[in-house]
Amino acid sequence: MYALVDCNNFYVSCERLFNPSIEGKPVIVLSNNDGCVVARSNEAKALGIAMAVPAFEIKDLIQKNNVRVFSSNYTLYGDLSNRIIEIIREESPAIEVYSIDESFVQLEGISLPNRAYFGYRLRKRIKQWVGIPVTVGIGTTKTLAKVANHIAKKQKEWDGVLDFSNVANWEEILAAFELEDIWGINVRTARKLRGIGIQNALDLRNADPRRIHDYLNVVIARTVSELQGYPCIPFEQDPMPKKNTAVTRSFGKEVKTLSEMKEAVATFTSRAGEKLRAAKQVAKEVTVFLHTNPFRKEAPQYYNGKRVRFPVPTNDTKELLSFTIPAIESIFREGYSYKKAGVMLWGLIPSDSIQQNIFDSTDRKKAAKLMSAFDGINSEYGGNILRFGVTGTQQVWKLRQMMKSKKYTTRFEELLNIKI
DNA sequence: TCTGGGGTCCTAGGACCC
DNA sequence: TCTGGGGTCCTAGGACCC
Repeated sequence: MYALVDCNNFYVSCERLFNPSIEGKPVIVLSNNDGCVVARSNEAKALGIAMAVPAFEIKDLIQKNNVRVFSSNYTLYGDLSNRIIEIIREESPAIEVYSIDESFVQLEGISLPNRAYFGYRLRKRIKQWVGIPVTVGIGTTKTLAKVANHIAKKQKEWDGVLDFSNVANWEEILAAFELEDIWGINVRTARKLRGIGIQNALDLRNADPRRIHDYLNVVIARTVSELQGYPCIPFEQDPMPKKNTAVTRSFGKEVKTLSEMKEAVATFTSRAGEKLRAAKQVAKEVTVFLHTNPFRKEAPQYYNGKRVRFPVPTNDTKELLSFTIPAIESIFREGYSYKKAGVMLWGLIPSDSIQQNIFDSTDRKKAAKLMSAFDGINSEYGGNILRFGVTGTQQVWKLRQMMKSKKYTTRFEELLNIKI
């Protein structure tokens, strides 16, 4: 048995926590660069604001309905997420953290009447201790727990907890469940399924997995089995180490010069190195890419990337930069307005299992000590007090974040002020 | 004027091996 | 006139997730 604990409109709920005046009002949170809608309050959903629409397309709607708009504040959301995970971990036999706002719980040893109680208790505790509302869906597979969660979110009568293994009219419920709302099924796949006569979740549950495998693929075939109650998707208590990692950004202001582009790529490289070192990993290869704005059809377009293999896997920022800077120089072309660039690292392995290269003459022990001091100082003094010179001082290309709330929980200077 | 960021898994096809 | 069989590994691209 699995439970899926999912925060309700997570980013919006985080914003409301320190700003109760927006309770009951339409609220949206935008993606990086204030581009698209990534979270909506129920009131905003009711206005017809869709997920992932560009903010500029709904400007009138926002103004007319006085929708409160926020830039994303990942420092705040990440911190609140950690607090919630801590509570779930304390209360549960086993937890798999699935995303910033979702965790699966394995309900080993919790019998039927106690499963819903487990859900209500967890929900109450998270609301009381952190202040974020969550919904709990329970089922015999992760996919069914997802289904249950989805229903409990939409139908208020469940009071935020639904044990799908304990409902009599499950066939009726699945028949009313849209294909697109099933975990792992997108509009494209849903269209294909309708093409072979499968209209809803009940039809899919009743399909033959082998036939689905032949018509579509093994991923959807597994979904069918999961809907039938046969677990196919493993529960992963210990997160698998990452295989790739990336740092990419759209620019707040389009970049036209090589010197600005180098600043940006150096900044992304530096951040990528920090991520590797924090995970105690090294990378075998790097890709650097840049491109113009594909939405500006009339402007000249250019997309390019360069992939380089390191002589020895590394997580040393100085060494990473010695590859990413020449790479960006080699693909940069004058005469274009660049919208986005990034650094992607491939072939991540544990930093203590590096295959040495007999032609390598670098003093890696010394370099590692330097990076460790670098990270230590930055973590103690906050932000990026120590930086590499190539990352620049102006950074005019930086993200647009016009409506960002404060780091209420992680910076003393940004604590909430209360007037009495 | 304005359109995010960071991942995973699967499959097909090419290159190469004995 | 005639040229095998059975593998693995790698990569790019597609599809999907939050």
